[in-house]
Amino acid sequence: MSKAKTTKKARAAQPATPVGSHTERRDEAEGRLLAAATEIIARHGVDGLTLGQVGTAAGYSRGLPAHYYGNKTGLLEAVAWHITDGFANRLAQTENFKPGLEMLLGSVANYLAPTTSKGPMTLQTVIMESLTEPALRPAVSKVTERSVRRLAAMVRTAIDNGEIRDDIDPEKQAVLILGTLRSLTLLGLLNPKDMRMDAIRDAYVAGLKRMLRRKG
Amino acid sequence: MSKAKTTKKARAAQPATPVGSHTERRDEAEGRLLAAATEIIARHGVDGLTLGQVGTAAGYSRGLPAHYYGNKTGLLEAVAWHITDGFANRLAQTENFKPGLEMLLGSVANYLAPTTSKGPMTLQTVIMESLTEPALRPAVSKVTERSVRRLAAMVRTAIDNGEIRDDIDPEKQAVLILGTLRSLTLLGLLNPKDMRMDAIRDAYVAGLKRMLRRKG
Amino acid sequence: MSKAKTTKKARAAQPATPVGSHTERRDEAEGRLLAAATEIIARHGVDGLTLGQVGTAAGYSRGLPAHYYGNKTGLLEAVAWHITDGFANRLAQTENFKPGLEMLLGSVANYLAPTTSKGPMTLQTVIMESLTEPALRPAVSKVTERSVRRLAAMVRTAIDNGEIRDDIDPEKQAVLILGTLRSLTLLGLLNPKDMRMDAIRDAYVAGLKRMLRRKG
Amino acid sequence: MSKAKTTKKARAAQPATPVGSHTERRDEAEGRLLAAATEIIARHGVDGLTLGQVGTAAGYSRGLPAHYYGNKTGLLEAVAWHITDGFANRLAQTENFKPGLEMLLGSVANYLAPTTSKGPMTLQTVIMESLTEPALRPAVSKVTERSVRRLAAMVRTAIDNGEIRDDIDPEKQAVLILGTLRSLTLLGLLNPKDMRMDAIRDAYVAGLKRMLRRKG
DNA sequence: CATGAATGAGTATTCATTCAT
DNA sequence: TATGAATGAATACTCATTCAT
Repeated sequence: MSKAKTTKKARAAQPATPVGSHTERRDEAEGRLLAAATEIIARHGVDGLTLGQVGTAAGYSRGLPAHYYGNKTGLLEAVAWHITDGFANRLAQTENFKPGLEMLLGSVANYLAPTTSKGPMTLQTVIMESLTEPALRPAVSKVTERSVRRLAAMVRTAIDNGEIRDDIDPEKQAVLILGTLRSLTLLGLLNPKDMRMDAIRDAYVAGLKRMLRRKG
Repeated sequence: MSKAKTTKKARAAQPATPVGSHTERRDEAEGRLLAAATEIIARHGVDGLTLGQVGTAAGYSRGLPAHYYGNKTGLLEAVAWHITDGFANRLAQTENFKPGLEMLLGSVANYLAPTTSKGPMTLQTVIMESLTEPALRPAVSKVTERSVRRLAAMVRTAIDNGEIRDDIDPEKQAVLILGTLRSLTLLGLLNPKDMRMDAIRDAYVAGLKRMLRRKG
Repeated sequence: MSKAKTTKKARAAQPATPVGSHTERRDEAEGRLLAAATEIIARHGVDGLTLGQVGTAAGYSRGLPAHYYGNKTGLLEAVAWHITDGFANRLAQTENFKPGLEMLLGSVANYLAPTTSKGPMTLQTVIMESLTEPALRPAVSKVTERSVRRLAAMVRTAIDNGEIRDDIDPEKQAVLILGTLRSLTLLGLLNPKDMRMDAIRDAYVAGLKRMLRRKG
Repeated sequence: MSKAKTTKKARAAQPATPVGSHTERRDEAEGRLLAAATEIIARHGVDGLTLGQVGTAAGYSRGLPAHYYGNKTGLLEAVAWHITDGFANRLAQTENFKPGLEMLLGSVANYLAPTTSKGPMTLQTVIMESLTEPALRPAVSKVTERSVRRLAAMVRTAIDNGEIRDDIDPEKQAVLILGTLRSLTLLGLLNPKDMRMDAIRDAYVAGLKRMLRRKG
């Protein structure tokens, strides 16, 4: 697929005037490349991604991505790690929240808030690709684990704070929350008009709160 | 991707001894073809699917899929509709449950029960593909809508039965449930060992019950 | 290597107007393709051979060789077999000789006679390539074995005829003869002017005769 | 070919701690580079050799070979001359033999003795490559001429000694002998198990002796 | 002297697609 | 109706080569 589609013209970015030491240039180039790849994957999917396209879109030559990452899988791995690492993980934007339940609910709301970042979409796509490309598994697993761990910690704090029921398993709950967040993101991408995602988001937060609530 | 992977041997099925009228043969062939395609997509993804492979795996010639469906997108559309129509939607296996909350929770448990069917996997894959292939949208949307409608009906019945809170919006709740079900399926496919999906499933059902519970 | 050399223009043969049944067309095409490949290998070596070039030179599309033989190694194997099988093995052109010593010496002289056939050169080249490409080994081994067997039979007949010494091991002698024939062919290709190959050929035949001669 | 083969890891040698004057370091580096190239050609063929690999295997940077030799052909030329010059030609290991027939037969036996040196293999490969790469011709010709000259001298001495027939042409005979030696080496590399090369070697030496023998 | 960043040309390979049988 | 021959476009990947540090 995606082969016979449109002629990809991959509008080149600024031609990246070479400056700085070898290391600087390398870092600069990697950053641009990964950003371009993230963008393209979000728009055209993994199979709609072309190594040449990535290089061109980043303002470099067609051959550079292969030169750096060896092959397409290598690039995808790098993208996955990049999203995990450098990319401002939305669950991490929690500076303004009080640790515990507030931070948990705030993070969830944040995650579901509309955004222009291509990260979530790309992540979804790479996750799906990992089903068929075993080499991507480690990177993908790590992203998931990290997110689960982060959410679980919030749940645990909320329990410790006495804000939510204490018969909840933080890890399992974190998995459920992450799963829901991801699938809602996907639904939002699929069906932008018919479903009002904001209403659904509110319903989710409300339900979550209710479910976590202490008995009394 | 998925191109340079394994030597595709597409073990041919029984060579399809021609019997019956033209129409019968055609139907028989279409059925085989679509089943083969479903299987292959589940294993290798949409891009790992080749027309020739589908024909061979179904016990026919390399050229038959193109002959029937014109092109690859045509085949994929057919697959999507096939899944929508014939695929034993697990949410539909509700014969044994009492309408209302019991049926809702039973359906959820059913959906999450381990299965060997390739349907869920293929469905996930086709859904993702529809992000980049507009032609698949209608079929994909229909599956989602149908599932949401079915779940919403159960929620509504449960409300009418007085089994759950009445301040719940059946539609939104249905979307949330479906999303969670799908994402848990995906997690199960991704991470078969580390997470005990059965425990998570139980946690989900328990939490769902709690969230829906009437106040008093 | 051979990459940066000359722009390969692979002058296309007659564009192969499609006629005949599927089988006929296929056979015709295979024949043309293998002939073209043989020619090209002789001239540019295995690495100077391009799949596209072969297709074009044979009067077909660039993609046909890969379509038939899967990959370059597959094509080379086919070439090796083709040379062995169909290609008029020069050792076999023995119709006019009396079985035994005469046929042996005649075959040797034949083999060393100047020729326009690209077979010997191509064979040498493919043999060398097999050192690095294990997949070619079986085909290459078979060619050698067949030639050795044929020569050994002649030696044996000559012994039975009482024309040559009977303490000669036919197999080993055949290996030696074949080796010398091949290396003289190679030398002839390498050094066309300085060494008078015809004189060397005569010297070889004379020496061989002397070595085989019965004591008395 | 040989491109898609194994992941080239080119195990780097000791990182070459810089010592000595510029000239010394240059010589040291050249020696390492050529040795590495010889090794690689023997194993992967000329086309399986990459400049980067040579540099790395020699313990230097990827770019050094190009820095020294300008381009790949330049490196190959240097390798060819290196083999010609420094490579311990097995025909030259004659210290222990009496000049004449004994030395001739001894040299032949030496040449055919099993060895672990990569020299012969590389030599064969470079000879073949010279068929398509004219720049390699001079170096290749020189090896051949030198070997022929050396063998011819031995033959001549044997004639002068009255050890062998005097109607033998030393030059032509030398060409025949060298050709046989080379082709037997090649056969040995190709077919290490099935043919007992030692027996064939003995048969060759015996036959050679018989052929050279004076009439009486 | 030596490294390594970056380019870009070249080729194998895969397949959807068309068309004759 | 069904097969399979043949095309040709598209892309991953490799590396020699150039050039700045």
